[in-house]
Amino acid sequence: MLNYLSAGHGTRDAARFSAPVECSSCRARQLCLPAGATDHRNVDKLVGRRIKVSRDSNLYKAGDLVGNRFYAIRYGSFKNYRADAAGQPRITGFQMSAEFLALDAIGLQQHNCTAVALEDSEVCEISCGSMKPLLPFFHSILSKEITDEQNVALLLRNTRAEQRLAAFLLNLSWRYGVRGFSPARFRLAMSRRDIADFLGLTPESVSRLMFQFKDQNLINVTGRDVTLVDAIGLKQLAANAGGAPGAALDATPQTLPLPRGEL
Amino acid sequence: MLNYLSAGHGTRDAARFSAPVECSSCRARQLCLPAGATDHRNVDKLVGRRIKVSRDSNLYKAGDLVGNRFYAIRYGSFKNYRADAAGQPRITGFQMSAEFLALDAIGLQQHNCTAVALEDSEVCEISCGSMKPLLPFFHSILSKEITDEQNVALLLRNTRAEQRLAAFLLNLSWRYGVRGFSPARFRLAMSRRDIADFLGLTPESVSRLMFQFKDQNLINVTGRDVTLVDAIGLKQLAANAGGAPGAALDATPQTLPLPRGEL
DNA sequence: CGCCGCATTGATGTGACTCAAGGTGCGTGG
DNA sequence: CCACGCACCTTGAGTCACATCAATGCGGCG
Repeated sequence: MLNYLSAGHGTRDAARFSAPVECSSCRARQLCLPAGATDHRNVDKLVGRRIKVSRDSNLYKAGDLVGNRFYAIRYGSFKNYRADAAGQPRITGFQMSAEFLALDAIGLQQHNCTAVALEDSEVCEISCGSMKPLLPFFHSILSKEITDEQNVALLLRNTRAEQRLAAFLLNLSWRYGVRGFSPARFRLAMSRRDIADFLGLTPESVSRLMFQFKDQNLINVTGRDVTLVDAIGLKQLAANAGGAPGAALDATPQTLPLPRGEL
Repeated sequence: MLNYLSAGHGTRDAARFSAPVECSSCRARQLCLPAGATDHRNVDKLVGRRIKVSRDSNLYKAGDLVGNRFYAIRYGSFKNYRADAAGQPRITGFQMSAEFLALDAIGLQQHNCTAVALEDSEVCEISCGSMKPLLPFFHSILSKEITDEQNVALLLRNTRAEQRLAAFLLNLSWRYGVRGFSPARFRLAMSRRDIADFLGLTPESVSRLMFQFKDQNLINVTGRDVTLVDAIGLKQLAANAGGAPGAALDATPQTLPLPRGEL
């Protein structure tokens, strides 16, 4: 059980609860929910219970009842998948600490996607009701989530596989950096297959591209360990809409600050 | 001015205000904001002013100040575009009556995308503050918007151009149907180019596919007038992940009720 | 040791983009 | 009223990126 790389086949449902911790003492404090909130009285009332989710386990499955709750990740990381038009599960995104799960299910009776831990993780359960004192903040994270999803969709319209992978790596780098980890060296929590599925490519293409980037001295890779050697070069690659279709339009050139938030 | 087909080059900023109308007497009432709300006192307090937006005009542009407001479309339709990684504007979606604009900008200082009317339209301005009495509903539409964007991303991962266009047509059909228009016959509000841009294809491909569908007796097309002849066939096409990559994964087969909400 | 899943690598096919040219409908101006 | 111009749309031939198929290497686990 628990292969070196893995997550995928035979997920389990395990979920253990852990002792309550106050938000104010949480490592993810600066990035997570009430990032700007100075009123700590409200902050610590937000969180219901904490839930440990071991690697390859589901936090929730498509079809599970929602119950007006969502989750903030304390540590660890998740992949999120749901059925595509053909009924096949496809990865819709990866989430890491201080990011949220199930924001897309708030108005719903039951979840329409499944969240699987990529490593041993822990999440905080938050009831929407408890967000009342922080409504503007709550709304902004919902809104931001919409933007993030739009960014994913934009990425996928960038036909070229190169750009997708480059943007993906840059996005991860950015997110690690913000969390205090090295933005230049990190370990991928997900398999090539997961990456490929998320980017709408094949694992073979991802593999080849990784080595292409390596040959171009943009990155270093061995297995899941990635080092960004030339982030600027990567950015140029991600931006070069090379063979991408569309492109023209009205043209009100705006610059996107590049990867922001979850992918 | 105002060519037969158009929207695209030389958009304007015109915006006229019109006399207040009560939500309770609005044509879009059943689909729009407080769909289920029985308490009409709250309903009519939601809307600030109404804004007429003529064809090819912007409701807002990327960079405009937000001001804690969003919009519900009373009649007409819009396209929404923003800069991709290369700084080129790309269409992120189309919106029609009883759908919302600027939900992605709620926490922000300024808009990061531009909304252009595809035909003469009118929108209702809604301040987030006024949503207090309808918070659960408000949250559900935000949440639903996230889901819709995920659906777009899913669609775009379905590599095959056939499926993208089929799904797009079905989605439009569904949305027209829900609004009391014929789901089988409708007129596209957007150009081939807009469709192509949105779907990550080229106008040529869209054109060819339209005729391919016609040859297969799935639809009828002349210009922008579309008739769905064999919706079931189209659905099968949209679902047949034929040459799409990925596909496998853990497999917890779930069926997606197909097109729901905005694309 | 042998199995299995993941990752890599190569050979081949094809879908969709590219480039280029021609058709069509509407608006404009003579 | 007709001719022209301009988008938009269509259609065709050639090319290339990525998927597909297939085989091998590698590491962990039973």
